Amino acid sequence: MDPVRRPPGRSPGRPRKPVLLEPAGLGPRRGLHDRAVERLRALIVEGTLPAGAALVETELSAALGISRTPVREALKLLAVEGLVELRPNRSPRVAELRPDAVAELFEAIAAIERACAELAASRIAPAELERLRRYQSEMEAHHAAGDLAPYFALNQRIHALIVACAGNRPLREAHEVLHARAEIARRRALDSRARWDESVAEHRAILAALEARDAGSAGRLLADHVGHTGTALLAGLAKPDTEPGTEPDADRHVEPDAA
Amino acid sequence: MDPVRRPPGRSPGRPRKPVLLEPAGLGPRRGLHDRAVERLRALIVEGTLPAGAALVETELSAALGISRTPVREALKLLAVEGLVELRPNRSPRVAELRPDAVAELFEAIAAIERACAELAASRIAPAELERLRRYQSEMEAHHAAGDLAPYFALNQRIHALIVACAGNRPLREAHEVLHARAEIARRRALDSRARWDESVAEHRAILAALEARDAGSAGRLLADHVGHTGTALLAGLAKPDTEPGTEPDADRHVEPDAA
DNA sequence: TTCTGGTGCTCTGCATGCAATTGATGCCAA
DNA sequence: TTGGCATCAATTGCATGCAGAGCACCAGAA
Repeated sequence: MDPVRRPPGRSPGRPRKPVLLEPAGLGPRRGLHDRAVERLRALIVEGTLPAGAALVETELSAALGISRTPVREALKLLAVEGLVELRPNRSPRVAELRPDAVAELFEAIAAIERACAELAASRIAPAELERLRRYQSEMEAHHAAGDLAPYFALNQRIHALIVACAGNRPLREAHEVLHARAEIARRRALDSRARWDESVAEHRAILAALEARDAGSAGRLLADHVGHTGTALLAGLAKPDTEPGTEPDADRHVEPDAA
Repeated sequence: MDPVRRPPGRSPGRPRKPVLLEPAGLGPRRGLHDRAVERLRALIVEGTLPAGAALVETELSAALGISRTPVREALKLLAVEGLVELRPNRSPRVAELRPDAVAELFEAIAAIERACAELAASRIAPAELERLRRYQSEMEAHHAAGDLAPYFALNQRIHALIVACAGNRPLREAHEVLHARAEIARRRALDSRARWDESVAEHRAILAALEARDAGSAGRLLADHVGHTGTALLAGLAKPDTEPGTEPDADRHVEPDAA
């Protein structure tokens, strides 16, 4: 019948009974909706909730052991992050990540990180530079040892630290919002080790530019690095479920001229 | 009984009785929470809900004529936009816009618009360029006539159009999120006409760069333009409403957001 | 007077009930 | 068989009830 509308993960992927509880109250006593956001985000990023899966409020609330209200709030917040698509009076779905969306995503991340690197070049403190150096050497160690997971963890840490060192909150928040989707793309890529050597070298160059406080170079190098990562990921993207019949360039919202 | 919980600012600022209804269902039948977001955003931007004002759910729901549930959702969404500060188990407040936050804000907007201009330089369609030209000439006409309001409307339209022409959804959304706060800053500035001539000239140069499809120049010019606007605004910022009773210098909140 | 512990009230956060909308299914007619 | 229509079940969206957290005020002691 209609392959498009069927949630790709219906039978195996939906959280039917497998109780997906959340860790109890740790840290600064946040509300249930906050923890629900975190949990759902993790489930989406790690693929337990596959792209296109229907997110039925009652099912999620049952699975998380909470009521519908915090689930609703969490879904709205995840929609802002672009992880969930809301449709009026219909079950929200886990957002699809089409190749062109991935391209835009990394384009945007590159733009933001470039700006952050430029700002960081003049604002970064010696202690933070030292921390970057430490991360870099640790990362290279993991690279040499072939340990993929810790390598990626440090990679992310480095990028996040550079963004933080820009000292610009709106940019940092924008970056964080895009992060989850980028992580999804990375996990879907076939060969995560692709471009590994190159990437480490680029990181070294970026660090050097920051040490030299060369804003232009730091920004350019970081933007190129992110861009390369994006295209590499794009090339290695495992097709989740190619859905025909969707227009590829629908997100150029140029408003219909009212003047 | 209100004196205690009153917003740090004013007595007459709170939406007590003045019925703040929303226009009925027009267009694509959106939910109440969605309309509540719009209405509250407008109220905050226009200053009816002043910075620091307590946003009590029951009061807002009564004023808007809806129940607490959609109001709660709306407040969470506005918190994402940075217009509202949420505090656990306490009334949310309209976020303050401190000078350093305004500086960061325009820094971020400049970064995003620069990237968008660079992308737009190669992607903008002739029809869109034509539309930009028309906006520019209309804007100049309003400038010549001294009509401030339509001038600003067209100004925003131009910026939005350039961002749209970049064809990058994440960047466009990030830009939209920052827009409301920038608008608040603009409204609080003392002399909105400051830098008027200069601004128009800069717009002309940006348009020329886009017509020449010169990405570097377009990006640089637009970023500088936004930066100049930011510093001009910053210089002309009216102090929100410093009242004698509250701490006048307690805003040294340089948050330690090192990761 | 000033500090400390108690007390009450308000407001948030979560749960749940109810109506409206939507997509689907089955029946009837052409 | 196929197209159209009415009915039905599922699910969202909104309203409301209820318990707990937090703050102010107040009383009492040092």
